[in-house]
Order: sequence, then structure tokens, then C-alpha cells
Amino acid sequence: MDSATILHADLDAFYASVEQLLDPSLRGKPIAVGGGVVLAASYEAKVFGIRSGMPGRRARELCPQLVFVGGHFSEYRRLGDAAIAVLNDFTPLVERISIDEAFADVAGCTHLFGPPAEIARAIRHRVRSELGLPISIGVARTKHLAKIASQVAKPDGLVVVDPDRELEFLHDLPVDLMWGVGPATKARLAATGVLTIGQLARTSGRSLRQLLGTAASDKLTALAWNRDPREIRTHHRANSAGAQSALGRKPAEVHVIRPALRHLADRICTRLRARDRPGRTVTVRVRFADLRAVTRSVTLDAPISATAMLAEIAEELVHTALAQNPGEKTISLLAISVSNLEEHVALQLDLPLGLADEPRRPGSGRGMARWAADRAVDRIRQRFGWDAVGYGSLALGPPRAVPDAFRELAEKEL
DNA sequence: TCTGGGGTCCTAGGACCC
DNA sequence: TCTGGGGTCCTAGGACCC
Repeated sequence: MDSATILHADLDAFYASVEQLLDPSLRGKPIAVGGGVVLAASYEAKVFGIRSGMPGRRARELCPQLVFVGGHFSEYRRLGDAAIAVLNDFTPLVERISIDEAFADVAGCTHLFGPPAEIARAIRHRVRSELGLPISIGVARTKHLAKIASQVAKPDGLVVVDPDRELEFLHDLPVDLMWGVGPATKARLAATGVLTIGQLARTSGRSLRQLLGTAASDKLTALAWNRDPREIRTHHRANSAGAQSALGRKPAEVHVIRPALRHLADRICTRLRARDRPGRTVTVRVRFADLRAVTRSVTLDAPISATAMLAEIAEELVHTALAQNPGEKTISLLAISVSNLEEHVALQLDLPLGLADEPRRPGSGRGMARWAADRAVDRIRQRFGWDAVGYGSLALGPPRAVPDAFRELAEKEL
């Protein structure tokens, strides 16, 4: 049997911990990053039931002494990168999952640094002493088990799963610690009396498939018996790029929809152009006042990355969705996503992104002009920053609920 | 518990091709 | 004209992850 060489490292309540690091007066106190909405909460705040995504008003009700802080987004980036760099000092086999979380395989470096548990202790010590941040680490033979171990280790702990005792460790834990079991699956399982991972493991494949579908049940059964084939993947590229904006309650009218879509398209297309990854499929999502949401999508003959083009296609799709839901007069969210991305078009001539942006659109000889305009905006922003120029983003109606700097932390590499 | 934003994967039905 | 089977792509919705 293999030995336990996979680490899962996870910074604890990351954004909140950074704030407490930067401002010592916040330490030990319930704090939340954000304002209108909670973007992150400290452990002291979580005790009160405060969760990310929660409206600020609700959070204040739950915890009147809660301290809201604005957020130091560039510090999150810097410290998240620094923590990952500590992992990279031990092994190049690091798979970053998000700003504050990564897997690492230390099989190849134990001769230099000692057994995996020693390495994990060293990492935790360095992150604490050099960066001032708490980090939890799980060590196990598989990614799934390492991930669960780090969750069990939180806050600020280390759990090593002995390969001889894996099922012993796993089977008493609640099912929703498993990767892929969220609220809906948890409820379905609970309805049939399945509460622990061990109970899931012993459920017959046939009844589980009926409950959850083939793919989900086969995957969960494998994980429950600790068969996790996933390997460390050091470089990921996203297969889609999207943006969304919550609107509160707004009338479903052009003067609301057009500028909002314009801004979303601008954000997305800037990224697509920067990485030369135009996409063929455009999906919009419209959420109504009652939070019911619908999506509409179209797959084009040629990939696009021009802002005006995406905005127009998105607007057509939104109008289709609205026309098919005539009873809905109020919308609460708009989203655009572009998928079916080109691998890379770096070798194509300099023009085609803009030209391909006009697939079979009669009478629109404006492809070239738009392409040139986009490139100009991109260059100005590269030199002077995002707000130096734009498609009236400053004149945008509703102030965004979440700062763009925060959104960028969640973007994946294209 | 009515709540933000960027992503991934699965399902199911239909179109279309061989 | 009816019949069978396999594969791929597209669309809409849903669940999940961080």
C-alpha cells in the first residue's frame, strides 16, 4: 500500500485572518469582511452563525457587536501567493485550488525534508511565523482523504491519516464532509437513513443510483471506500469565463439590462482577449424577484471576444428569456458566461478575434472598428488601470454589491 | 434562510450523422 | 417505409465547490 504523501493545506477563515493580522485590535473579535453582504467571517463570528454570502443586515441581527471591515484585497492576493510559495519550497507538485487552498504531493522530497507529517508541521510553522496566518493541513494517501483530514483539523490544526486506518477514520464521519455532497444530496441521503460515510459505503449500488443517478452514486461509493483516482494536477486552465451582478429588485427593462450586460461583457471579454481565448458558446442567466432563475444559451459558428458583440448577443438571449416568462416584470440578477473556449489562438494573425466576432451578421461592417476599439481600451487599461477608460462603467446605474477587486480573487486562470 | 460571485460537472431530451 | 444502434453536439436545468 502506498504511504500518505498527499497534503491538503487550507488557510483558516482566510480573509478575516488577514484583517486580524493587519489590525491587532480586531484579534479575538467577531469580524466580517464586506458590508452589504458578508464576504468572509472570522471564527469568532462563525460561532454566531454568520456565513459568507449572508446579507450584512442579517449578520448584524445575529451578532450586534460584529465588526465590519472593508477588505484589503491586494493583501489577500499577496499573502495567499506567499503561503502557496511555502508549499513550493518543498515540492513542485502543488495544485492550487483557490486563493487560500492547495494540494501537494511530497512523495519525492521526503529524503530531503523528512516524513510527510514533519513536512506538514514545518509548513504550518513557517506560515505562522513568516506570514502570521493560521493554516490547517490534512495528510493522507489520497486527495479526498487529505481534504477531509484538513477539514477535521480546522481550525489551525494538523491531522495525519494512517494508511492502515483509513476506513476507520472515514466511516464515522458525516456524509456531507465528502466532496460532492451538498445540501440537496445530504437531504436525500438522510431521507433514506444514510447519515455517515460508512452508511453510504454499505448502501447497495442499485438503490444509491436510483437516489442520486449513476455518475454521482458511483463516484460517492468509490470515495466512501476510499478509492480516489485523482492525481495532483499542477496546471489548470478554466474552460469558461463568466461574470454576474446581483441587482436587488429592478424592472426588466432595457435601461436596466443594457448597461448591466455591457459591464459584464466588458469584464469577461477583457480577460478573454488578454489570454487569446475567445469562446463560441454564450450563456445568460436571468434571476427573477422570487429567485427562480432561467438560462438561455447559443453556440456560434465562430468564437468571439469583442465586448460589443458579446453584449449584443447576451441582450438578445435575455430578451428571449423574458419573452418566454411574460409574467416576470422584476429581475434580481443578470449573468453572462462564455464557454467552448479556443485552446489558444496565439498563432493566428493579429486580426481574427475581431473579424471572427462578426459571424454572418449582415450589414455590420463594424468588426474591424470594434476590434480596434477593444484593443485600444485594453492597452490604456494596461497602462493606467481599469477605470481609466471604459464603456460607461462609471455611469453604470446600480453600484455593484461586491467590489471588482474581490471578484478578481475568485477568477481562475484562462 | 430568501443570500454574492467565479467556476465545474451531470442529466435528459432532441437534432443530426453514419 | 420501417427498423436498430452508436456517437456527437447543443440546450436547459440543477447540484456542487471555493
